Amino acid sequence: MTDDIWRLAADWFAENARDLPWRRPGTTPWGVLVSEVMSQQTPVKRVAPAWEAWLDRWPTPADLAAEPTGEAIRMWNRLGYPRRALRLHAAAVAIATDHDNQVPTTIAALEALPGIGTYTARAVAAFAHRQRHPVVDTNVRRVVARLAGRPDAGMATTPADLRAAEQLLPPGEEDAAVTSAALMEIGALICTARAPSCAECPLAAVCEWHASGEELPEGPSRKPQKYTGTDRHVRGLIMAVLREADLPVPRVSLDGVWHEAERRERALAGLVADGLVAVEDERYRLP
DNA sequence: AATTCGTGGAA
DNA sequence: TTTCCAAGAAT
Repeated sequence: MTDDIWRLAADWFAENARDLPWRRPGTTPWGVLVSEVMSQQTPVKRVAPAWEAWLDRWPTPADLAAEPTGEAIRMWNRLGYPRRALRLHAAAVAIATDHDNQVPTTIAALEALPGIGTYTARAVAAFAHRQRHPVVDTNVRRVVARLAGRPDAGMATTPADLRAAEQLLPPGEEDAAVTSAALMEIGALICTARAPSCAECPLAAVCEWHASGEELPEGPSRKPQKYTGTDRHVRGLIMAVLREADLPVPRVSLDGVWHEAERRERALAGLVADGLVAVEDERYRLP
C-alpha cells in the first residue's frame, strides 16, 4: 500500500504542477537556492516575479557577492524578513569564495551556508542536484500527518518528520526528487491547512485522516502572532523608508514611522545590530 | 524549546 | 474588520 503512494503523488504532479519560473528547464542550482530562500514563509505567488528580477540581475552567486549588502536588501523589496536577503548575500559570498562559485551538493555544505537550514538544504540537494533526500516543509509535514490520521503536524520539523517523509520516497534519486516536489504541491494546492480539497486529492484513497472524517481542530494551529505595534512592525516601517531613500537620511526622517520613541529606538538599534541599517555621520542608510 | 523575525492576501 | 498563515532559520 505505502509502496505506491509516491506514484500517486508523482503522477498527479505530472498533470497538475504549477508553472513556477524556477521549474522551467535551464534553471541553475543557484536559481533553485534563491527560490527556496525567497519562499521561506513567503507565498510562492509573491515570490515568482521577485525571483525573475533577482536572477536577471544576479545570474550567479559571484554577481551578487560583488554588490554591497544594501543592494540585496533593496532588491528584496517587500518579500518580508529582510534578514533573509542579508543571509542570501552572505551565502553568495561563501559560494563564490569557498566553492568556486558553484552551489554545494552535500547537505552538510549546504547547511553551513547562512540562511540555509534543514529544509532548504534538502530542497536544494533534491531539486537542483536531483538527489534523494526527505524534503520536509510545512506542506509535507501536514500531508504526512494526515496520511497517518492526524489533522496537522507539530510546530517544528523533527527528525521523526524527516524519517516519516523518507519512508514515502521511492529508491530512485530522480523519482524521489519528483515525489518530494509532488508532496509539497499537494500540500500547497489540495491538502491545505484550512480548507482541504480531499475530493481532488490523489492520496485520498490511502489517507487515514480522510477515512476518519477529515476533522479539523477548532482554534488556530499556531499561537496567534500579534503584529501591529510590535518591534517587527516598526522595523518594517523603518526599512520601507530606507529602501526608498536614495541618500542617507537623518534621524528625524525616521521619527514619523511610529509615535512611540522608545519602540522606534529599539527597532532601529536592532536593525543596526542585525546589519540591515548602516549609520554614517548621524545619518541612516542601507549598508 | 520557545521567540523573534515582514508582508500581504484570503476567509 | 480581524484573524490566520504562507516552500523556515537562528538563537
